[in-house]
Amino acid sequence: MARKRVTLAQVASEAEVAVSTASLVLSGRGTEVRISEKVQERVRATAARLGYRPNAVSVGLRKGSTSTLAFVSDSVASSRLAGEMIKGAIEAARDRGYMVFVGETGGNLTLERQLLDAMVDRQVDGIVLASMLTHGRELPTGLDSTPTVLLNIAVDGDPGMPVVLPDELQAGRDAASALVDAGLTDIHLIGSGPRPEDVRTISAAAHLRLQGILEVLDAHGLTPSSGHAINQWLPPEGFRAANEILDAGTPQAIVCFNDRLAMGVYQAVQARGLRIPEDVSVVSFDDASIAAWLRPGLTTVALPHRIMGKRAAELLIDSIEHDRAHPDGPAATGVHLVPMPVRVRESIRAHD
Amino acid sequence: MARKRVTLAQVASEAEVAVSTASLVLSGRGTEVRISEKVQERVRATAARLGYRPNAVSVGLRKGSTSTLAFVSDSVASSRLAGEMIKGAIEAARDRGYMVFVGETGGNLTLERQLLDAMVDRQVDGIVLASMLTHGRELPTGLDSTPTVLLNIAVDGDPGMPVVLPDELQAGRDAASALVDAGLTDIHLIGSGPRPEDVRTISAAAHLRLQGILEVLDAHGLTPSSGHAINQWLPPEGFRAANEILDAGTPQAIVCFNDRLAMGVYQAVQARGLRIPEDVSVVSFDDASIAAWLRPGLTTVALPHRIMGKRAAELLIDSIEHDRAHPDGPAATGVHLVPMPVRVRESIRAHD
DNA sequence: CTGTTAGCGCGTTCAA
DNA sequence: TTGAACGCGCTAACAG
Repeated sequence: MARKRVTLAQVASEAEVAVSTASLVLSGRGTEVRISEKVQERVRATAARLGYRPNAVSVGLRKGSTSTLAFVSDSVASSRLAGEMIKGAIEAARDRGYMVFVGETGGNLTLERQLLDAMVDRQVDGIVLASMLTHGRELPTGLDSTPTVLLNIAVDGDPGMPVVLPDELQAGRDAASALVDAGLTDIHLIGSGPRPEDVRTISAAAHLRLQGILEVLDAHGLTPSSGHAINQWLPPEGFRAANEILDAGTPQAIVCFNDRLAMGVYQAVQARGLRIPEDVSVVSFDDASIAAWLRPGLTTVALPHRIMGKRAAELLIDSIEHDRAHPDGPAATGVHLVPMPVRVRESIRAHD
Repeated sequence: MARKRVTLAQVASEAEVAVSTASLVLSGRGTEVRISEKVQERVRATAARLGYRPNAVSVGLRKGSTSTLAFVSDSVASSRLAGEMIKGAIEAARDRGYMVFVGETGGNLTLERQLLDAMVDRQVDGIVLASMLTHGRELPTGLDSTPTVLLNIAVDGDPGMPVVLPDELQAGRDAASALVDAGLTDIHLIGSGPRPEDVRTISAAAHLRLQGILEVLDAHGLTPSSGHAINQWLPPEGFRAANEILDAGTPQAIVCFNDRLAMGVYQAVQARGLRIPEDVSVVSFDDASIAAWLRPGLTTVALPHRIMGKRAAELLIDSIEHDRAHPDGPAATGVHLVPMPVRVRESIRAHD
C-alpha cells in the first residue's frame, strides 16, 4: 500500500542538481533565471522518469494557498437541484485548476459552522455558500476572512460579497407573456396569488415569479381569474387546486409555480377527459426532468442550476485571484442574475 | 481579508509553555503524559481565548494523512442518482471526521486520470470511485497505492478492493414475487426480456433484474407473456412498448425496468381509458421521485443510492484506519450487496 | 513532567 | 548560473 511518492529532493539528487534548481526548472522559471538548457532538460527528464508530482499539501503549507474551494449547501429534500449546482461549480473549478470540497448541512446551523471551520482549517482559498431555497437567512460569521460567493441565497442589504441568483422576476414575466401572447386571457395561478401578498412559502422565487406574472397581466389589463397559494409545491397539491378550478368550469390557462404542481394539474385535467393544450394551456417553472416527460411536453421556464453553480465558482476564483494580485483592493461584490430560459414545448395553444 | 490565523506557537508563547506542551495538551494527550492540570487548563484557556484552530494542511504534511476522501464519479445525464450517492458518502465521512473532494469525469478517462492525480497530489487518504451505470469497465492504474472502494461498479474478476453494489438480482425476484403473490400470471416485461439474453443496454442492472424475474416466474411455472428489450429506458419508449402490448389485448401486469418506463406505461394505459391497478397492474424499479407522484402511486423496488454512498465511505474509512493500524495486513476486499427495498404503493391489484 | 530539536516537502531568499 | 539555508505550522523523538 501507498508506495512512497517521489519527492523533489529525490529528483534533484537523481539529476545531480540542487533542490532549488529542480524547483525552479519544474515550476517553469528555469529559463527566466537562466539555467542552462542542458540542465533543465536533464531535470525534466528525470522528473518524468521517476513520475514526480509535487506534493500539493506541502505546496499549500508553503504558499498558504491550496487551489481548493469549499462548496457548502443546505440542500434539503428537493435535491436534484443541488446536484446540478455542485456539478456546475466543480466543472468550472476544475477548468481553472481548483478542487472542491463539498459539504451538506441539511439546514443545521451548527453543522454549517463545523463544516465551514473544517474547510477553513484545510486552508480553502474560497467558499461557495449555496442554498436550495432562496429565502433570506443569517450569514455565518467569519466569512469575511475568506473570499466567499453566495449562491441562490437572497440576503437583505449588501452582504459585501458576490451573490448569484436566478432572474425569477423576468421568469415570471416570461411565463405570463407566453400565455398572453398566445391570446389567452382567462389565467389561473397555482402556487401563489392572486394578490402579490398571497404567498405561502418562504421561497423568494414565489414572490418574484408572482410579481413578474402580475406585472405582465396588468400591462394587458388582465388580472388572474383565480389564485391558489400553496405551501408545498407537490403534485397532490397541484391536483387538488386544479380540481377546484375545474369544478368551476374549464379554464383557458393555468400558470403553475413549479413543474411538480404542473404534474398534478395534468393528472386532474386528463382525469376529466380534457386535453392539454386543446382545452387548457399550462405553463410552469423549473424545467425539472418530468417537464419533458409529461405528455404533451410542458412549456416551462428553466432554473439553470448548472450554470448558476458554474457562475458562482468562476466569480469566486476571479475574486481569489484578484485579491492575490491586489491584496488591498476592494472585495468583489454585486448581484449576478442568471437568466432563466423558456423551454417551449407543447402545453400552450394559441387562442384566437 | 484573511486576517492571520493564530498558530500553535502563539498559543504556546501566550500561555508561557513550550510548543510541544501546547501540542500535547490540545491533542488531548496532556493527561496521558502527565502534564499538570494547571498548565493544561492555562493552555486550553488561551487557545480558546485566541480562537486557535490547528492548521489542517500543516498537520497533513506532518502526519502524511489528511482526513480527506476523494469521490470521483462519471455521472452522466441521469444524475439525480449521483447526487444521492455523494450525499450519503459525504454524510458518512463527516460523521467520522473526514472531508470529501468531489470530482466528475463525465466518462472521460483522461479527465478521470487528471482528477485522480490531483486528488492523490492533495494526499487524500482514500478514494471512492463511483459509476452511474454499473457496467464493467477498466480500472485506472495506480489505485493500489491508495485505499479505494468501488461504488456501483461491477468488475470482472477480483479487483482487490471492496465493491458496493445494489442487490439487483434479489430486486428482480422481489418485483416478480409482488406480482405472482398477487395472483397475476399474465406478465409482460418492458425494458428487457423475454429471454435472459434479450438485453439491449450495457447496464448490469438489466441482466440481473431480468434474471431475478425469470427465476421467480419459472419457479411458478410461468414465462413472460411478452418482453420488450429497449435501449433507452425513458417514458416515450415505455409508452410505445405499452401500446404494443395494449394493441394485442389488456395485459394483467407489466414489469417496467425503471420508473421512467413506467411513467410512459401509465400514459399509454390511461390514454386508453384503462385503469391502474384495476385493469393493469404495474411494478417497477428505482423509486425515483416520480414513482410517488404518479397516480396511483407506483410500487417499485428502490435503488438506495444514499445508503450505497454511505456504505462505500464507511468501508473506505474502515479500510484506511485498518491499514494504519496494521500496515502489513491484507487489503480490504469483497462485494457488498446493498438490499433494494420494495416500496409498496397502489399499482398492483390482487387477482383471484 | 517539560523544553529542545528535527523534520514532513517545498519555495525562496541570499551568497557564491 | 547554482547551491545552502531557512521556514510554512505542526508532531514526535529525545533529553533534561
